Amino acid sequence: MKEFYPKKGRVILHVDMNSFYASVEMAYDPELKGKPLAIAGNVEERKGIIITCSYEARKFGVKTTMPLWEAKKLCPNMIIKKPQFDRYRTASVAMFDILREFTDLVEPVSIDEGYLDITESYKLGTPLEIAETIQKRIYDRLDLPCSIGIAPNKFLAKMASDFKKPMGITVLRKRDVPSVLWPLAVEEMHGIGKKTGEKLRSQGIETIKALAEADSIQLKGLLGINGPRLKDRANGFDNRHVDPQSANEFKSIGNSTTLTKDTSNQQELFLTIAELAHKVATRMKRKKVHTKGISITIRYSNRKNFSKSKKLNNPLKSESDLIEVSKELFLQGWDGNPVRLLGITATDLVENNYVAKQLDLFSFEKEAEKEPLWKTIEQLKEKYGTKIIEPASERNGISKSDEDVGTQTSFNKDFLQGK
DNA sequence: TCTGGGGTCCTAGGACCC
DNA sequence: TCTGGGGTCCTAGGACCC
Repeated sequence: MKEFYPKKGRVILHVDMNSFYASVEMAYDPELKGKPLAIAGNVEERKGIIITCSYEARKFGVKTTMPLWEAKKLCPNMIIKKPQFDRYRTASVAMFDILREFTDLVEPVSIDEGYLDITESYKLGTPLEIAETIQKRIYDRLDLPCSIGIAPNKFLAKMASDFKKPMGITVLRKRDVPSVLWPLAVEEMHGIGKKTGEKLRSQGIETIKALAEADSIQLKGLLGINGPRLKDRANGFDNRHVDPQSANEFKSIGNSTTLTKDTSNQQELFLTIAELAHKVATRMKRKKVHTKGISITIRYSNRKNFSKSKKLNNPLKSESDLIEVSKELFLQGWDGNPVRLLGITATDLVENNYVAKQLDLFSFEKEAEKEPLWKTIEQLKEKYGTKIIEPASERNGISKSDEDVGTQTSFNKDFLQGK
């Protein structure tokens, strides 16, 4: 392995919008400012969980993913609003537009956060000045608060942006790692969740410092290749680049839904499958992709998940085909018990024009033996509903945004693509 | 009458091939 | 007459993130 880390130090910013959905609602309706506010899904039904809440609500102990009834108990006067995704998407697009005024090297990682590589932007000012300008501009133009981390790499920038909220700016240099990061509990680290935290603690590794000093071989045995990687991060190393294209490279498209009530009624379940397949097929069409793999997820009353998946020989894209395969997989995987949640995911996406190219190579030639060329092309168009010749560059120009972006968490890359 | 929905990446075991 | 070892693909499941 040659030179692994860049010789020249980089300057990376991580911009993190503060309680994004709640802040957007406050920007729309200033009356809400300073009040405990929560955005919650399906207020009446059991899907009612807190998606985001304002800092005023957090003071009462209200947290993301908390069931609504529990949050209401903690904070009876809290204002509860349903999410309005169009607003959040619009705000997000405007926010990323502002970021791109400083550099092209902007990588959105979710609807409300992104990385910037400002290494080459020194003409605009010092990193701190740039961060201050960004924060002020987003606040002045959009009335939205954000926190910014400044560091030599993505990991440290991400950790840094978490330190001061709302409207904070934090510089985290490599040399600050021992004093600032190391005293923290391992669970504070980005990339370490509950399970990994438990595993580490079982080995006596309780702080980021202990992780930084742990034995690589031991960590590999405990956590797989993630072990040594986490150790690197704990030492302040991270060589991932800021990639502006990554938001365009989606690998799967899926929709799932928690049923209003657990059921074993096959009719009802098939109806839900059809609805989900419709959503997935619609999104696939918009993105101009076929799929070579389908996966269905079943969650039972005990919240245990099961999945059944399948690779396809021939790429598929129509709603009816999707329904067909999904039902088949469902029947193979379903044990007859009441179902809580159903999901369908297209897992191996291929661009439509790639499918056309494949046809070019295989079936195309066979058919061409019998038919004049022009007619064959027309038939293929009719049969597959796709352009036979389409420039490869088409793919990234996908324009429409989705109506069905999920929640806070659901970051749907669609809307970033050229809107 | 607890715990949504959208993703990504990783792992383990079996099939199959050379 | 008892059988290695490497690689890839597929499926199922899990951890994590927002």
